[in-house]
Amino acid sequence: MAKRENISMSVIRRLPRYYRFLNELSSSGVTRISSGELAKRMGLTASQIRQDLNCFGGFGQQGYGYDVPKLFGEISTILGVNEGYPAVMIGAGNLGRAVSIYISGSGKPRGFRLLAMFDINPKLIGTCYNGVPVLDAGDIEEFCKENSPKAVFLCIPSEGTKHIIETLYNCGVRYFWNFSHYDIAMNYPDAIVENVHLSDSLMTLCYHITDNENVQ
Amino acid sequence: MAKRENISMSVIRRLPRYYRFLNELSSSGVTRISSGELAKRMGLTASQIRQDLNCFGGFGQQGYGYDVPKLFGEISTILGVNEGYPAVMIGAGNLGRAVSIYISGSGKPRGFRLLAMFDINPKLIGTCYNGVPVLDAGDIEEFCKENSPKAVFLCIPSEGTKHIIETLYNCGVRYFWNFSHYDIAMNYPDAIVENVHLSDSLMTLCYHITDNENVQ
DNA sequence: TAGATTGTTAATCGATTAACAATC
DNA sequence: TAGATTGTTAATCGATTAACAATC
Repeated sequence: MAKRENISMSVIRRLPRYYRFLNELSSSGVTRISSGELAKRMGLTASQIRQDLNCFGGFGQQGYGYDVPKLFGEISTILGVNEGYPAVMIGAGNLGRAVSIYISGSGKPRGFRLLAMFDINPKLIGTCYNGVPVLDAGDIEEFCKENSPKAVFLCIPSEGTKHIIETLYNCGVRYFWNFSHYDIAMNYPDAIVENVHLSDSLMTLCYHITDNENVQ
Repeated sequence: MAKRENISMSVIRRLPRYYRFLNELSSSGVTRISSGELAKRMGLTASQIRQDLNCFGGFGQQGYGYDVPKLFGEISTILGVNEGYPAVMIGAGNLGRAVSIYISGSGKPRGFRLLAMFDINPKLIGTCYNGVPVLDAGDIEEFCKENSPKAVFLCIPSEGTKHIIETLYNCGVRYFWNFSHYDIAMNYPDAIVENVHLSDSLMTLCYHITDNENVQ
């Protein structure tokens, strides 16, 4: 792990995609690939791939290309996909349960180990999903102080978010995966927030339809 | 609706966010705002806001600013948020049900009208979520030929996706909201695809943790 | 060695920001 | 009118692509 200085978000956001493609290549027995061939498969330019990878180190070999399993390992390490960072989920509704499958239930490592889910619904409290217990939302603070989760996944409506984030932040949590519209980053500048705005994504699709309908 | 030519994706992706902020401002009775004030609230520059809006027309007034309800209306129209495009959901599991709430159950218009959900699970077939019936996945083709959905929301694991997309494409569907990793755009160049890669998003968060842990 | 392909520097392209004349 | 703020052009910044020397 060589250089690494001011890696741009554009590069960082491509890493999981490299990870996926290299995982597949590696699994299907490909041992070696050139930037040109990988570019063709991923729909990128060879230049971009070499630039991206060189942010983290010289993983290739001139005249040969890249060793697929080795490169896959490097990117796994860069991402920290096998670290199993302790995390908790806030909200055990449909979204929370769906998302929990992405972490615990898919069989693939995603970097996190889900310790518990929290909800206010008495019908859910005490149940289990993918081996993860659903606990009472009132016990979040106590739980966090005991278990020090590194990250929190917020799968609740925006309304309830403000207060819960305050609690979590005060317990030392600094990493948030946020499905709500509450703007964490604006209120907690030192928090690192990855937002998933499903409605924004859907409205982008809507724009394209509207745009095309009016053109022709 | 004036100009509009080659609007960049960067601008398009900011539209839903403008929509959200203007909706809130409008709801809370703000009738007028300057690009500077809006910029401050949204964490953008005034320049960018004026540039963005001017892609679609001159919605402001020199010396005054922007009329909030009017601008909100303009952006609603640009996005087509009230069009209610007919759509179907493939997959009625946790993810499909969670996402269906974003469309039908939230009370806010998202541009689409969900006609039906499809699943292969006999326990789900025949049930209803938010007033949307869950139908047998085997009937997708027939349903599409009769109801001509404009868009399809794919909330199923990657494995099953390939065949279903082929069917949908042959029924004339060209707009896809895709939660799977199957690369629709690569295989159907004239399809318009909005991808949501939840695992990529999560792994980006993971990267930040790994990065910070190693720095200090 | 000759061929291939990287790592890296330079050129291009696009997006953001700054500046300012137009004008309400 | 004077002040404010837009619409738009020009300058800057960053990201992508192209080129090529280094080297396996």
